[in-house]
Amino acid sequence: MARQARAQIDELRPTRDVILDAAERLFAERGYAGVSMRDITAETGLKNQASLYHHFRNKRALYQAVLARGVSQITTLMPEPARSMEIDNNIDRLLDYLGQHPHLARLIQRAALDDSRYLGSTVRKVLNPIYAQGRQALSGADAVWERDEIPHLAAGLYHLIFSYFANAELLAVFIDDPLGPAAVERQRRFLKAAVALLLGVQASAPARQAERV
Amino acid sequence: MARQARAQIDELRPTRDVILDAAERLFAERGYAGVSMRDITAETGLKNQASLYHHFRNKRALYQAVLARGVSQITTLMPEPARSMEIDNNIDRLLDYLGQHPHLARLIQRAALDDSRYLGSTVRKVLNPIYAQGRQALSGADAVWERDEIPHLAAGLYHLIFSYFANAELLAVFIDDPLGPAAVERQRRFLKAAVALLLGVQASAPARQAERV
Amino acid sequence: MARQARAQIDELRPTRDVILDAAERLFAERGYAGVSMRDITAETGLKNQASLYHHFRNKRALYQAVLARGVSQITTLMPEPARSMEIDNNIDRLLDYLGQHPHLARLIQRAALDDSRYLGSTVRKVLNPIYAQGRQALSGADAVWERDEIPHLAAGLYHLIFSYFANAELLAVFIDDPLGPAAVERQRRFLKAAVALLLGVQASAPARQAERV
Amino acid sequence: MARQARAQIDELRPTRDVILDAAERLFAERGYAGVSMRDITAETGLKNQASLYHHFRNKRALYQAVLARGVSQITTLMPEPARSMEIDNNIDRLLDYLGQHPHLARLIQRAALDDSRYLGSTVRKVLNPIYAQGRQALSGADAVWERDEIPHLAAGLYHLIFSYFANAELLAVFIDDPLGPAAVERQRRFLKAAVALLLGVQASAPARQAERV
DNA sequence: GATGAATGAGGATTCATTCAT
DNA sequence: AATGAATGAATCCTCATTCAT
Repeated sequence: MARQARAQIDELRPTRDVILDAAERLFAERGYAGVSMRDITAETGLKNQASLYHHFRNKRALYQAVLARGVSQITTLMPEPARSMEIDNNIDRLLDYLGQHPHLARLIQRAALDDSRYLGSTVRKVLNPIYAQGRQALSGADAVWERDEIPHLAAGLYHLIFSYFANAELLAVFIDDPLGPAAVERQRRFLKAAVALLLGVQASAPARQAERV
Repeated sequence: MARQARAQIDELRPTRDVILDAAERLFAERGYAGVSMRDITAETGLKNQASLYHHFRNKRALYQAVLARGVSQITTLMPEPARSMEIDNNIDRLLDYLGQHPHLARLIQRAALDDSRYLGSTVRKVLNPIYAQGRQALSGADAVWERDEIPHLAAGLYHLIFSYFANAELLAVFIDDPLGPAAVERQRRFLKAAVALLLGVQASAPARQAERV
Repeated sequence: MARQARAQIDELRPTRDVILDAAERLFAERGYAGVSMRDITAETGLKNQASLYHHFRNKRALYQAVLARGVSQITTLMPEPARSMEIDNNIDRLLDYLGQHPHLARLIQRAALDDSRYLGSTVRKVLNPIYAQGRQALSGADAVWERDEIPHLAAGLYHLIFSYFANAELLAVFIDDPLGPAAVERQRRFLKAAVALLLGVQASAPARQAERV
Repeated sequence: MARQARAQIDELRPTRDVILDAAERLFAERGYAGVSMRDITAETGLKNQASLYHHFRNKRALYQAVLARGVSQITTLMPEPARSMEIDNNIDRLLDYLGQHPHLARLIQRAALDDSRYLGSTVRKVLNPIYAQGRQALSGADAVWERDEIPHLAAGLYHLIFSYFANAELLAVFIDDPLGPAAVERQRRFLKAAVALLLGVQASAPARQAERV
């Protein structure tokens, strides 16, 4: 993942946003407990941790703000009902975005793991929209799946999409440069085909056969 | 998820294993940085943190031991090449195990996220077998997929299987009691069907149609 | 103790006085070190600590202003030489005032404790008048006491009067509602009798005997 | 007040006691909020604040331990019922002790001020014995006082005795070296006479008259 | 093999204060 | 006159680790 330039305070961006950016990167990389307010301060370019507290009541509040922003960015990418015609569009949009912001996938996957038992259900509140939207989008998939399987399908698709980016670093073991354009393109191809198969959209299969020839 | 009894030192198990058990639970729940040696000491029933150092050189070493043990438990569950006949067996074995040790899925997903940049490639070393085995198992799936898509497929299947358990708590939002027997059974049904679709195993589809009637 | 309404900035009182009021209450309750500028800001109704510095150079200066004002209120209550006739008047005036401003007694007792070693002799300077006035008032008590005992007597009377109010909360253990009218009246009776005994004013004793009948 | 030598860790005293001693001195001098764990560490001779937490759960717990110890030292000095014959003994014992440990008087007076509203009623619990014992000791004083005045008398005597030492530094303004032997002796004389007057013990008055001649 | 004690470094958070607006 | 923002230093407390017993 390309190391983004350290956010500079002297830019014209509001300090609050600079903090959010820095915190987002760090929380995504090391998780809530793995990041100290000192780390965030340094990454921000601010000179003193006290400044953070001027903008966020405490570490938890900062984390939640980061999460809320990150999640809202994601949810706006998947607003449309998944009519077969538009599914590919949704996937395209998601992949485009996650390909460029892979740390967001990490951030969210971490949040999902930390939920409830550890960080309290505030995380759940903020992650709900993502799952919920996916589930709703699949409400018409009962050609292939039984009604009570739909939620499992929704979860599955969600994981299929996000985990690739969240675990990209690790996948480098057998996928060359997983976040590079070639690999992302391959993942896009794979994903579209996989979704088509899972949703029983016949049109795709022949298309793929054609492609292969 | 059934709350396992806190590991007691006074049991007959070797202290080293008691520590590993306690640490595994905690690391799975809160991640490496979210767990302190004191936490582990308490969960273990030992009275002093110094005791831990008698069995493990330091926190990192303990973590790696936990990880290695957890991963080896998983890898022994997926040893067989995925000939169509045996895929269902592999899935069954995995689901049976993960359904009873869902924190293992969390532990491993956390380790994947923490890799490289944060915890050093030791994690990678220990997680490699899981991905690798999956990839090899799919070496025959080129009826549906191009060769360069196979690794993406392997990763996808892996995520499909593990993420359900890793994120079970969160899924409770729209899946009732995700770790209860009913939900796990549904997930099993879904997974087998999904895998069949993805691997192009026609046999399954009719079977499902039959089931539905 | 009647909970005074929180000082509001939007009143017509000069901000400086509003700050002094708020600070007085807080310093009395928690002592110099136990109160932060932020606390005072909040109690005042101001929105930013910086505002305080517009009216007082720093925390110390604010504290001293509070103290000076509080002490001057007290000293004006005890100006008259303690001729036997007027002692009761002095006590009455003091008790009336302290009964309604018990936190002043606390403020001053705290200041006395914090003196010199901790907060510098500024406190001493401001508290001197109180002791001094008392001592002078007793210059005629040499019917009962030797000359070198007079200062001890002065200190004793002073403590007798102030400590009741300063420690009122604690006295609630065996005095019912120590700041309520009934208890204050009893304290008044007790004090007058005690002072009469200590100053050797015979007149009072019979008076008390009469009262008791 | 004679500056006691800084407690040294390398003495044979248990560390816990060394900490209590250091904390007692500091809390007495500057109050709960005015003392930092760092201060206490330094005064103790320990090299690191973390060591304090090995012996006391937190600052509050340390403070309460200090208080409990200090109060118990005081209460063992005033155990006997105040029969006229023995009052002087009680006073003597108290004065002897407080004369040598004047900071104990400060510590307790501070605790009384900080009670309830600020530090929680734990302080009250620990201070209760002092007041209570005094009150009980006076149960026979109804020759001079009405029954409902006895508690006020008890409080008064208590304040009379303790405040002298608590405020000794300040009294230096008009009492020369208030903690020196001469002044303490004068205070003893004064106190005994005052108590005799307040308790209506006639024997003392003539004795004093004789003394004066 | 287990524990009590100690410690340097670092954790989050608050302190009093200043400056520009 | 009031405020938002920033900051150095300090707050309490916990971290992982070591050593002697």
